[in-house]
Amino acid sequence: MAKSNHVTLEDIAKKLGITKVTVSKSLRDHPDISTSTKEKVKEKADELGYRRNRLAQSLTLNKTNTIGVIVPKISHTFFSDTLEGINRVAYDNDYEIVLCVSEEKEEREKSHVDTLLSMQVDGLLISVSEETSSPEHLQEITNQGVPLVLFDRRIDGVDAACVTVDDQGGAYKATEHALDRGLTEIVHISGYSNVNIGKNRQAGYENALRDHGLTPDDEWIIEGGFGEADGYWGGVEMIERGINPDAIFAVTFPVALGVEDAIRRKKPSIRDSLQIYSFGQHELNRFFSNPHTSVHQPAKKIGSEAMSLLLKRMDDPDADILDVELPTHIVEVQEDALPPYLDDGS
Amino acid sequence: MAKSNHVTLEDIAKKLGITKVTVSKSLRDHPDISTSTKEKVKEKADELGYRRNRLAQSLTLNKTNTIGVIVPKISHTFFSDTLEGINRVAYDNDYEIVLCVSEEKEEREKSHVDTLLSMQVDGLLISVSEETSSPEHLQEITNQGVPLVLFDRRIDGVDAACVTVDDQGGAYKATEHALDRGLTEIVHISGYSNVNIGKNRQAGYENALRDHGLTPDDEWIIEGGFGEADGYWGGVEMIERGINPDAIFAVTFPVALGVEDAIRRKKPSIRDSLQIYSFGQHELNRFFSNPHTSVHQPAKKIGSEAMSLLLKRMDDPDADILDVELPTHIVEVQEDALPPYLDDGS
DNA sequence: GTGAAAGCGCTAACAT
DNA sequence: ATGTTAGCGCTTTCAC
Repeated sequence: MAKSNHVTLEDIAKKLGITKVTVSKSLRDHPDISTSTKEKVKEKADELGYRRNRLAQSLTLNKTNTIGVIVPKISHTFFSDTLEGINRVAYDNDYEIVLCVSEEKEEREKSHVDTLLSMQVDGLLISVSEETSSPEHLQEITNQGVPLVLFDRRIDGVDAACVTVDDQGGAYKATEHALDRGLTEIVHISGYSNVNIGKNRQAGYENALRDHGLTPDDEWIIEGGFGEADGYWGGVEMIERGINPDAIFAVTFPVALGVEDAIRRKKPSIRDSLQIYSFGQHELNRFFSNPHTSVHQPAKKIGSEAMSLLLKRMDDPDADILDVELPTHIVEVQEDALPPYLDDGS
Repeated sequence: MAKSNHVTLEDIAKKLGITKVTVSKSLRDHPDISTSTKEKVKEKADELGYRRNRLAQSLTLNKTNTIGVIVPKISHTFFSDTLEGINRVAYDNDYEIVLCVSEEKEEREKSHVDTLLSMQVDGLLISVSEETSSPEHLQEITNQGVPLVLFDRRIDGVDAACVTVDDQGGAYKATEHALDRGLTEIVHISGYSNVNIGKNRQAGYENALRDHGLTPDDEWIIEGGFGEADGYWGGVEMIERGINPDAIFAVTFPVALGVEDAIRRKKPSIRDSLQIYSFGQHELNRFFSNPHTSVHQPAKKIGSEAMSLLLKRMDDPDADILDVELPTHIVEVQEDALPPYLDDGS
């Protein structure tokens, strides 16, 4: 079991009494080379266990076939679903993914951008952290001539294509859904407004109220981040302030969970008389005792769409590529619904 | 907004009237260089927007600071949690992650191994696909002298360290938990036995039965894969065969979900009289109307442990590194439990 | 159809 | 303290 350390083109060439150029061309099926030598070369390469060094290849070609992906979190369905979408398209197009997680920290996001650029990725896919407030490090990417596509979360001031969902419309629909059912005391647990999803979802909520003759009350909008803990503390705050809604609209699914935890621990009495709405659903919602009504976010689609846009951009850096805004719809749990893995839609 | 295409060491050197070697050393704070030139160099580098080319660096150093990770699925909590653990340790140690997904296909797994090796990753972390039956492509990694650590799922015949959980013990405990509560009619929806988790969990189930004076019945062990759809079809099969258990022990959490779906659709009457046990839990179990009792798998820990082992291996390729088997325990849902994000244990 | 030369951007070893 | 040389493994001209 010899540790056959690194067979190179040169090695093959020597054994065959030819030069590495011929070997290189043979292995890439270059028309220059005769069929017979190609065969010999390939055979020898197999025999020696040759494997090309993509580092060297990338260095000469100035192309790595690699993209960088930065997400705020990884073990949250939305992002892992998105990643799945990204991965699918990347795989089909022979790109590898370098995965980075910002943990919702702007500093980490910046440093990851730097690392990925130094790795010479061919493009970047980023969903910004909830902290991110300045666009410079993102604009820098574009300035370097590296294609960038933002997805789901974005901030202003960056010259890059974005794939988002109709945040405002979705939030509007959710709020309206509640209002239509006579639920008028609707608290919104919101995200930070520096990020689109925070701002737009809140706007959708407020617009729906207004269009139904109600006035949004700042006291009923509790601001926080996009994670479970944020939802929890938002819920605690709501309870401590003595607010008693008949519906809660949470800016993300994790936030909704946090709110539920807060209610279960601090004021379980209101639990059953409260309808939870969340922006973003979860596959397991169908097993819940109090299922949410939610705004469906096509997470995989967001990912695949973002990757597709990026591919276009990488293909033609000057193509002007338009933002994509995917539609959303309201989903209520249906007892008899086909489980997702048996369904082929979406 | 000049597209300052690729400033190199040479560029900085020329502007400063020195050589690129000095520049290189300066930027890496090599003791050779005087403080004054270091400062000048760094200043100039900033000014020109220099960013080192890791491709070139890796090529010369023969080290990429990159590891490859191959998982069967991505949008399943267990794997995204594992990834989170891997990522945490990798980040702390300045390694980047190239992420690949096998989609439970042996072919894809093989091709990813090949790609990652050609990318010159410094190490590999793999959880094998449910299809994987031959160890050659994995042994090949080790033969190439590239450190490899398997996690959660493994197969025999590979010379690599593994991080697993106590599958057999966990399965035993789950089965015993049921037996202790008077549930003796226990169906096992099992995975494939070429992979450790399939084999060992089934063994744990059978041993528990035997130790309690019962004889495992092959009719009550329904074999499939590790995903939701597998669970669904397993459940359907169980129902069609007219089997009527009082508990079901599922080899994975997704499988348990599939079984539940099958029951909900095909025979909802038995739903409430049935206790579901699953190997592997889910954070959202606490919101379920019929919560599972589950074998807790420390997913993040598996990931961080695997990455730590890999680091050791990469540090000293000849260190013989022992497998790690993490303990499991049974968790039942507790109404008043602290939500995980407020907890600081494990 | 095959090969010689040059270079991608970097660093380590060895001068000076 | 700074520079010279050489090379990592590959591919792209451009000769022959």
